[in-house]
Parts: sequence; C-alpha cells; structure tokens
Amino acid sequence: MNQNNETNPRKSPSLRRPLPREFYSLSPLVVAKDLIGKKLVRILESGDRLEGIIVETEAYGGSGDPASHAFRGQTPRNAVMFGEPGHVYVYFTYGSHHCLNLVTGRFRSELAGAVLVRALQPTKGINIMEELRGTKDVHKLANGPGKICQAMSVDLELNGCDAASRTSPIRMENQSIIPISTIRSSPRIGVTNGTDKIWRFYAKDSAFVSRRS
DNA sequence: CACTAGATTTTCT
DNA sequence: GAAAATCTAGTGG
Repeated sequence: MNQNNETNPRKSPSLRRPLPREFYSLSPLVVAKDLIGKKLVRILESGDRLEGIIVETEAYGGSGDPASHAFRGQTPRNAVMFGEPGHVYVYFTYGSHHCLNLVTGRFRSELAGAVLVRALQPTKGINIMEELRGTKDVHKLANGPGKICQAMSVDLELNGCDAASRTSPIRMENQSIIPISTIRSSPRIGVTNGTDKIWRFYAKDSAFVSRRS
C-alpha cells in the first residue's frame, strides 16, 4: 500500500505546503502557542520522512528575557536567533544534547526571538525514531527537547536552515487535531532565571508532553 | 516512585 | 572555574 501523502489525492495541496514565513514573523509568545498542533516534518538524508505533532513549546525573547540565549547579545552560537524568522536554531547543551528552535519575530522592540520545540507526538517514521532513540516506548520517543533531536537526527548541521522552504530538511505543515481550547500555559521548564514568565505552552490532554501538571 | 551524579560545549565571571 | 532552555542510569524507599 502507498503511504506517501504526496500521491494521496484526498490531501489538499495546501496541506503539503510548509507554513509560510509570515507564520513565524509574530512575537515568540504568539508563535509558541500557534505551533501547538502543527506537524513537524524531518526529511533524513536517506530520504526517509519523520513526522510528529507538536504538543509542547516554550517562547524565548531577547534582552528582556534572562532565560534566553540572546539575553546578553549576539554570539556565534546564538546568531541565528537574531536573523530572519522561519529559520531553525539548533544548539548543543549540557555537553550532550541538541535542542531545536524556530526563529520568530520579536517581542516588543527586542532584537531576537525563538520558540523551543519541547515535545512531539510521533506520527510517521516511528520505527526509525525507535532505532535512533533506543527505546520502543512511543511516549518517550520525543517527550523532551533533547529527545526530539535524537529521535529526528537533528544536530548542528541543521542550524540556520529555512523551515519555510519547500525543500528544507526540517519544515512545518498545517494540522489541526488539537483544539485551541485545550492548550495550557505554565512557567518554562529547566530555567533558573525568568521563572516569572508563563511562556511554556502544551496540549493539556496529550500523553506526549514532557511533564504533566 | 524520588533523588542524584555524570555526560562535557558554550559562554560568562 | 562554574552554570546551563537536558537526559539517563543508578541508588534507595
């Protein structure tokens, strides 16, 4: 049987087009909430297609957000955060993990903004993700920012690529399986500064988020 | 379950 | 030198 959506006539072409750059051009707070329920698509070099529904995100600002990498200004690592919305910001942290972000518009008059993708509900290429992650528990394949990158083979080579491009190895597609009314917010996880900001968003009924309330 | 140590890069002090 | 937008394996209850 043919599982390739490119040839599925029931899927409208508009669903196959990646989310446009305008989607990312708003404030990180808006984009973080809007990304819940969208489909993250990763095309591996092998041509294999991995997909997951975003169920958890966090917004990061610039000079006004002490939890943000951009707080102290531009550096080689965070340079992508200061660039055009819609591009992918990948960083390496804690000596062993990669994290995936999408560059957004700016909060107020700040110079940088991004959204961290924190958890996915895997929907396609699950067997490949299991292999990359070394576990068969589907709820633990991508329920954390480091796990997403391991499950989808995301590393610094993808830093700066354009998620709004039709041919990008990472892009976003429209999807609407998560009702807006079921999105909740909370303080961000793992941050020690800026804990006053309620900038984490998640699907309250999803079993795929990194933490349940 | 809860808690802790260790993996080890980028950046700042 | 130390902390960080994290995760796992290990210990102990």
